[in-house]
Amino acid sequence: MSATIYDLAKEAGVSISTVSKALNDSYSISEKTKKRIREIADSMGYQPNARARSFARKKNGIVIFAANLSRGIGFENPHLFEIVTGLDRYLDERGYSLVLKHVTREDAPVQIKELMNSEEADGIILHAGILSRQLAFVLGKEAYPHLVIGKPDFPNTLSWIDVSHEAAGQIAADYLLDKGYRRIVFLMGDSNDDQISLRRLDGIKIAFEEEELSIETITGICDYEKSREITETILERKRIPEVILCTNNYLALGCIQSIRAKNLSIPKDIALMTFDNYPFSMLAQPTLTAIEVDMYEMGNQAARFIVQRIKKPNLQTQSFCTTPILIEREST
Amino acid sequence: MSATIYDLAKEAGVSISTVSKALNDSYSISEKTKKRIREIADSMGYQPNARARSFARKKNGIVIFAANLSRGIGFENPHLFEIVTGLDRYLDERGYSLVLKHVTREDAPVQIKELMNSEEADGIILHAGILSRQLAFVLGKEAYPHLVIGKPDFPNTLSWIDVSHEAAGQIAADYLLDKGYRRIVFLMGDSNDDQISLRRLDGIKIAFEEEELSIETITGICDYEKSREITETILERKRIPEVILCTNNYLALGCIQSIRAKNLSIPKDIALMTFDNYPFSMLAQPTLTAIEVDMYEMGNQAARFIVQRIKKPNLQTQSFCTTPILIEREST
DNA sequence: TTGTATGCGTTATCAG
DNA sequence: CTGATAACGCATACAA
Repeated sequence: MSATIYDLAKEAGVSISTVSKALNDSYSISEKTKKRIREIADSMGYQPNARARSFARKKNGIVIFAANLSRGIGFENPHLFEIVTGLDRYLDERGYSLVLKHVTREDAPVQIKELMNSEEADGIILHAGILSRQLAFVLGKEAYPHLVIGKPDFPNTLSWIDVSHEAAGQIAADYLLDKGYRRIVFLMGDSNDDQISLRRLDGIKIAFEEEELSIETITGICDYEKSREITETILERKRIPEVILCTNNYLALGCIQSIRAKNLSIPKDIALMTFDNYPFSMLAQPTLTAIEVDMYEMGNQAARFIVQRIKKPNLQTQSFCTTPILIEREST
Repeated sequence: MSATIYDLAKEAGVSISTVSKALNDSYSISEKTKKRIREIADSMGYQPNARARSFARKKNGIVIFAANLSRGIGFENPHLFEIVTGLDRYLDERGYSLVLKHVTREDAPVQIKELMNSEEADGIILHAGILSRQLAFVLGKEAYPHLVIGKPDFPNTLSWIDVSHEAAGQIAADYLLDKGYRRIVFLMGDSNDDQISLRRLDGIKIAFEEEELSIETITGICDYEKSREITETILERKRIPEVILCTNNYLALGCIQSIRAKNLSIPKDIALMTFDNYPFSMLAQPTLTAIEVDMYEMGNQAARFIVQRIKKPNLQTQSFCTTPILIEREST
């Protein structure tokens, strides 16, 4: 059992309130007393009891990260954990703890409401994947510190932070146009599900329209296999495009396979570029030019916001964060 | 502000202790009263205050996962997060919360000791990466519920859980020998750092010795590039091996590149097998036969242990957990 | 079966 | 500058 302030008080010959104030660096305690009490605390290996402290302070220094943490997610979406790492590091440094909570989209409204009412945490960060209008309503009603990671796809009054996929798209397009490429095909997933790609496409279009050009977009390409197939048909055209731009590494891999099968060379016969640097654009043959996003940094930013909100619950943050970076490699 | 048991008591016309007992399903409260109070609680949207509850119960239902969470870890080591996911899901279901804590090996002894003394959590799970003799000493002194994920590489009295890398090695070797392969090369990292591979090698050797065969091991192959280089030299031998067995996907990729460069065919001219199914053994060309480990399941197991320990702090668990699975694909 | 009273370890208020 | 004491919301031993 660890020492309490009662033990310290007895040892120091003062009252517990003096001890408490001394340890919390209150202005009303003399430096001399503070120093003495701190020394005693050290020598007795005193650690304030976190539970009692939380109770008395009405704060526990906990921030929840709520997301759908399904089996395999670590492999499927390491970005998520890069965010978590960024969150955790910032919070740790400031004495906060990050709690992970698995929440599904369906259960979120009820569960999140319970979390807020029980005051289990001082604030909550939510992954946009579990967001619904209903949840937005729950969050909007209370003045509970929150932040959504990912831009909600409906009107709301929530605080959120996101990667600027539009900027990423624009950077990619600008780069390709600068290199002199004109006939470009963009491969992405279902136009209903793949919101991220749509936003990238918005950015791409902006860049193209500036040059009075347009981009060919093929949707419904949601995996490696589909990408191989579509690339095959693309390569059978009389006039093949100059570049294929893929919305992720897996699609790019499909392209590589098909291009190689045709004995074409990248980037001589056709260039290739991808969004995301993960998981193997640096390992592919040839290595792929890619647009990378710093998710760790975004986690950091998010943590910064939530801590701010915990301290000043009334200010609303509706923000936008981005650092897409272009990594030029062999494939363009 | 959420309702308290005082509000419920007033509403129900009973005392707060009756409310408390009713909500905690105490045997000494009549079913009728329980039901009535629960209904009132529901209707008033009562949620017990987590901080007050933790304080009174001297438990807060928090389990800490302490590991070195450095930037990029989500990509470098998604296994880690698969464990975290497994931990979280089990704990969530039982009303516990998982807290992530970034701890370095150097700071671990002090930090972990503080965590224990402050009673910030009811138990702690540690990644073996931050384990040191000093930390083991700290953990050993107190009867604090703990579990190490990963086998400590020194004698100790800790509780731990790990993948049986030996079994994985043996399964891999048995499979290859069964297929009739004899001349096998095992590629792994530095023999000082790469403890996991050494343990796999132990298992491999057991299988080989049963057949009175031996395996060629090449150490110091710690990345893709090294793997390409060494494979090149291997393929220049007069008599090339029948199989190359790699300790991870990246090394396997290096092999593929070199083999392809020589215009050899997998598995006709030379077979290839790898440990780990991640991140691209299913996508490589050809797809790779692999030994996979279920980290999610291990996380689950670990969580089960720690909950057990929290409830009965005196029992010591020194365990060993494994489900390496063979996934046969095109490369063998 | 229910109620009273006390404690949990700390912070905060107010008096000295 | 320091100390006595209330308060935090809940759980629980003990009394009724």
